[in-house]
Amino acid sequence: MFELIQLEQLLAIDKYGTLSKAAQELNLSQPALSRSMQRLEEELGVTLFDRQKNKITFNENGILALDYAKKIMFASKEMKDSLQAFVKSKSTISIGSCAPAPMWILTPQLSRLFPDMSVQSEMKSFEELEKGLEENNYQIIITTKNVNQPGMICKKYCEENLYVSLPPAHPLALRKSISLSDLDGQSILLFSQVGFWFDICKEKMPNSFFLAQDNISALDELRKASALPTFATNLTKNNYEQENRGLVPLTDSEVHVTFYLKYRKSYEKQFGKIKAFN
Amino acid sequence: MFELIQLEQLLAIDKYGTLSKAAQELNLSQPALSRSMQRLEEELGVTLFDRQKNKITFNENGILALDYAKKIMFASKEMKDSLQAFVKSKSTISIGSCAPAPMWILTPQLSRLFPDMSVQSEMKSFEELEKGLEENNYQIIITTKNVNQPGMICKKYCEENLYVSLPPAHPLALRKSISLSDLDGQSILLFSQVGFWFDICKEKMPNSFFLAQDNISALDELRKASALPTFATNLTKNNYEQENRGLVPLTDSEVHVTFYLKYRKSYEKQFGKIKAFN
DNA sequence: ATGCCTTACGTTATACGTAATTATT
DNA sequence: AATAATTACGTATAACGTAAGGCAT
Repeated sequence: MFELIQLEQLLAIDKYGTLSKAAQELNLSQPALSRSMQRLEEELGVTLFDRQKNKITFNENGILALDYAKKIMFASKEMKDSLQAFVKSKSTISIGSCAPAPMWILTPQLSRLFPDMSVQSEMKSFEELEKGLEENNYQIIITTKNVNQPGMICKKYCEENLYVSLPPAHPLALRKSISLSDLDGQSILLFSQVGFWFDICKEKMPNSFFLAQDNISALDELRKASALPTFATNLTKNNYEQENRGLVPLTDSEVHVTFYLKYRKSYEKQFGKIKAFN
Repeated sequence: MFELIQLEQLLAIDKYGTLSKAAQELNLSQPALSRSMQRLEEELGVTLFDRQKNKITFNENGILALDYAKKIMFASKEMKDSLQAFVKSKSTISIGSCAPAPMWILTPQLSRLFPDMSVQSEMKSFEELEKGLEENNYQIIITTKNVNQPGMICKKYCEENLYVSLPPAHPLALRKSISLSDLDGQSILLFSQVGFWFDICKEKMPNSFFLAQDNISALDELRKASALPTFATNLTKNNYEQENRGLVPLTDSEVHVTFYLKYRKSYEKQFGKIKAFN
């Protein structure tokens, strides 16, 4: 049987036009490449080139061979890549989440539970999360939908409540509680990667303008420097009080949510260890 | 990149179960095979086997790799086979014919015109001939249909007239001419590979019984030894008279046919040289 | 005790590079 | 003169076989 390296050489000759150039690119002497192609032809039992004295061109067979060679080389690279991806996927836990806060809690928790696995996480829409779980692109998803499904575990993970952070001078700063509609129309500062929260904000405050910042430390600076209302959550520690801001609870039921972990039953042995957060 | 021989070895290990057995079948020492698989794993960057002290089995990756290896090996063999078939097809002229006699004339004619080509011929139905010409399985077909078609050349090749060969004692032996229907009901001796002629015989002599012989020399013997009517044609030399048989011309228009050669216009340069036979 | 796999080591075979040759531009 | 391919020849590297060792059935 011929060898893959010879097919690679064949493709290089096509790519670079001459034996000399191809040999150079392949880090091979030109006579070595010449002989390698002679061996390939011998092995295939077929000529691949038209040989003039100082010129070599693909003949009809060679052109046909190039097509086959491309396919075989592609399949070979695919084999290598797929195997490596397969191994990597076995040592990686992929999380998909609908919101950032529970993801920030779960990620380090998993790293502690499975020290030799790498943990990868991303935020997606509810539909994409379910699809990703189905297709095994996520091993765990964090969702607000508590649905029992055959073959899946769905268990409560944590609750999140939102607050509004207001500077003392703000007209609403002294209220015991407010609803999102009270803020409608005002410019509001928020983190851009808030997942499904953003949909709720747009729905409840259709007249507000949202200043979305995707850098979390830049957001901190903006909060300190501005008088703009912004959100806080029970799930992340904060020092808003030190910043001379007050937290006012929100009354809307939509901003008091329960997050659920969802994963395949076959992972229960591993992921059963994950403890609920609050 | 890994090499095809390593994939072949991988498949052999799967096939024969142990390194030792596989090595033996591959005409290789067992340590050499062991190291070759270690190199394959190293090259892929992935383990393929579970290794106990004196036992080696495919792991999850290895099982996956086997699938890829099968595909790649298949594609490689396909490459080799297809290239060889392609070369062979270029040095072979395939003829398809609806009847034997013109084929027997054309075949040696082509061999003389193209001494370094091999000539292959077979008989098929009209439909299969057209299909084969379309799909380039035949370079030339011999047919009775004279149809002009774009991209195709269709030219007269020869005419064939059938005669009935009868022993002198036969009731019809003295007739100047007869029609096929005169013979209907009689047992008739004929060559089995007569192509479309057989369809005509069955149609014109529905009550006859046909003694089909597929060996042409055996047929000659039968003709000499029996008193059965049989057919003769203007296209092949015969010695029926010496055999004490007479030839009576047939009147049916169906047994006076013109054969046409049909081939792609692109072959006109080569096949234009073919001369009509009569 | 036999079968099976790995490691170690010396050897060989195969593919390599250099140099020489020929031809084309 | 420069570029390009093949052939010839000595060399080097990579894969091989043999031998040795360990483990399991």
